[in-house]
Amino acid sequence: MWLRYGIDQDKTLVSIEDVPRGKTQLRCPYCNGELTAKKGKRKEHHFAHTNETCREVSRSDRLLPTLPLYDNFNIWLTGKELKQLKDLWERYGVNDRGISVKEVPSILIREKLLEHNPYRYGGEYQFTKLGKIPVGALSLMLFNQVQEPLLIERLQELEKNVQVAYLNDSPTFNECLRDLQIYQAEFRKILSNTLYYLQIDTSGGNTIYKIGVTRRDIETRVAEIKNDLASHFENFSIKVLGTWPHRGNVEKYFKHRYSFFNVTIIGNLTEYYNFFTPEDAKAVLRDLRRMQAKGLSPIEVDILEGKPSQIEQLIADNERAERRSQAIKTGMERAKNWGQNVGRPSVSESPEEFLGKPSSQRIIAALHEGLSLRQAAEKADVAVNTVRKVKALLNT
DNA sequence: GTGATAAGCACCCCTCCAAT
DNA sequence: ATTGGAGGGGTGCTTATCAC
Repeated sequence: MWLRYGIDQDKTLVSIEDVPRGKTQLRCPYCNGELTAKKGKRKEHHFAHTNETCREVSRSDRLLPTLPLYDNFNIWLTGKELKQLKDLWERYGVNDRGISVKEVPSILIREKLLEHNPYRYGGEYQFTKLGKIPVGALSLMLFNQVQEPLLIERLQELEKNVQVAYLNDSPTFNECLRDLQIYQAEFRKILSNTLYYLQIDTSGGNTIYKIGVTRRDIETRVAEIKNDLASHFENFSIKVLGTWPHRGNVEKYFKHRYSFFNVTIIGNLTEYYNFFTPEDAKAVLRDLRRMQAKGLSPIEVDILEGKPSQIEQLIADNERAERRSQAIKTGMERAKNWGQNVGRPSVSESPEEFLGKPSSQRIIAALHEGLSLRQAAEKADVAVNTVRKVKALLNT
């Protein structure tokens, strides 16, 4: 798993997409080591440590925080299990036929990719919504339904980790906090992206389609695409078939689901699709249009605005209080060194003032009755030592 | 003005000791 | 067993200053 974020001097996360390739001024969020941006043509763009990779990033038993079902649709299956699943899909799922118990690997049930349905004809097992995702069979609308709760669930899990690590003063606190912040940044990115789908008609009578995401307005993006395509087509027109704000999460799944129709025009222009029949093209567009407009939940609004989570707010408040406390302490220390009196000034009550107090008067009365110190203290509702003090002053 | 720290002080609670 | 004396530890109020 690649590291996709570094931190700048202001301690804010910076995405690999926002820096040029080569050595950077950014630091590793986990170990503070220097980072080099690796932005080549073959591998996914990522940061590498300029020197030695730190333990937190290189640890193989630990995954960097990633959005569930965002760019890995094999879920957690091994190659063999994935093959079994695809095989079952080909033989049963495609035709919506039930799968008999003999054919069902228990791991696929445990992971909720297949489920039991006693009303089915033939076999009593069928694909779940989740199970259809690895084979790209789930509609875009249902994909959203499956992914959205998982996104929130994972966010809350990471917040919980931070909270536990913070309260226990755990050595993994920094790691947990970075995990959360990276996840928030990724979450924010998909929410702030608008999914768009374009139809491109060329003068040769060909029609191709393009899926993509942008954070800018669609006109700007279309102008840019026009520019890209100008070197490959002489005459063409672009029609925006739809835009779906806050649906950046769908882009990768779309590519996964429709990879069969994917065509590469040239070089890096890879997000284009060519359908063999008009029906195919219509089905894809229908699939997209069945997605309702994305309404943001309060949690998603907070993420989109970059608002810190409750636990981060608490940590920030505590840190601010600590800084202030230190500032006050040093200020008072400095004042003391200047000869300034710090603290309560030593002024003492005169014996007359003390004896004049109502409580002292009550004590004197009790003592005159011949009561013991404890009895007098009890009667005057004061401490034994106060009675003693009064008595001592009376005797001077 | 608010909230924090420093220091003095009164007070409380408790223990120990010795005298009664 | 009761009482007075001495003193340590802890709490909380008071009064001061400091940073923001």
